[in-house]
Amino acid sequence: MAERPEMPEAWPHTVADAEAEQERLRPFVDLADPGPETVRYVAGLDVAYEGQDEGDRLTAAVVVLDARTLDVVDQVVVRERARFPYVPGLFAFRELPPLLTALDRVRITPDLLVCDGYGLAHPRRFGLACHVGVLTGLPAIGVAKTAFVGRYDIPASERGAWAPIVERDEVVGRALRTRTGVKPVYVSQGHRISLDNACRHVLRLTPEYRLPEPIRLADRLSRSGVPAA
DNA sequence: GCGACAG
DNA sequence: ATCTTGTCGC
Repeated sequence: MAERPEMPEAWPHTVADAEAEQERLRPFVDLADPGPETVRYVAGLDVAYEGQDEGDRLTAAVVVLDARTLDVVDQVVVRERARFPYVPGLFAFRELPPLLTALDRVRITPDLLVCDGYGLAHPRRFGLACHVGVLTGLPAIGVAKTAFVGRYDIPASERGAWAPIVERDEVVGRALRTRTGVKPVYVSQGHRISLDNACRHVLRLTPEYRLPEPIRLADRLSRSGVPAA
C-alpha cells in the first residue's frame, strides 16, 4: 500500500468516525523509507488557540525554512473555527483542516514536515505527523513537548542523548535531548522517514533552543497571526 | 472500575 | 492549548 488515500467524503465529526478514519489511513503510512539524507526546504507546522473547545477559533501556521541556513523562505497563516473538540488521540481532526489549507498555499514545496505532536507514538499508531504525511505524501516527523504513550528512561543530560519510547514491546519513538540540561523532546516517525534519520534532522534543526527552529517559528507565527510582523 | 491523556 | 509574576542563571 504505497499509494495515496482518497480524501474522506466528509470530515469526521464524531469520535467513532474519527477513529475509523485513522484506521483506514494507517495502512498508508510508510515507515520503511529511510527518508532524505539531506534536505533543502523544511516546514514547521503549529496551531494556536483562542478558546478551549469546539467552536473556538484557531490559527494554523506553516513556516518554510532553508534547511541549511535556517532562513525563513515562506510562511502562511490560516485562521478558522475548530471543527472538532480536543480529544487526546484525535487532535489531528482539530488541527489538520487549517494546516492542510496553509500547506496548500505555501509557494515553496518543503522536502520535510516537522509537526508539533506525535506520529507513530500514538494509541493507534497514527498521530498527527502520520496523518499529515499520508495526506500530503511528504516525509513527516512528529516532535512533541510532553509524554503521551509508552515508557522511557530519562536520557543522559547532554545534548544528543536519547532513550527509546516503548509501548507494548514496540519502539514507537525517542525522548531526545536537544539541549544539555533541558527537558527532552519526544520524536516519532510520521511518514517516509526512519527514527534515526528523524532524530538526526531534529538535532540539525535545533541549534539553540529546546524546540527545532521550524516548530519554534511556526509557534511564534501562529500566536502573532501576522505573517509579516 | 479508575486514572492518565499530544495540543 | 491557555490563564499568569517573579525569579534564577547564562
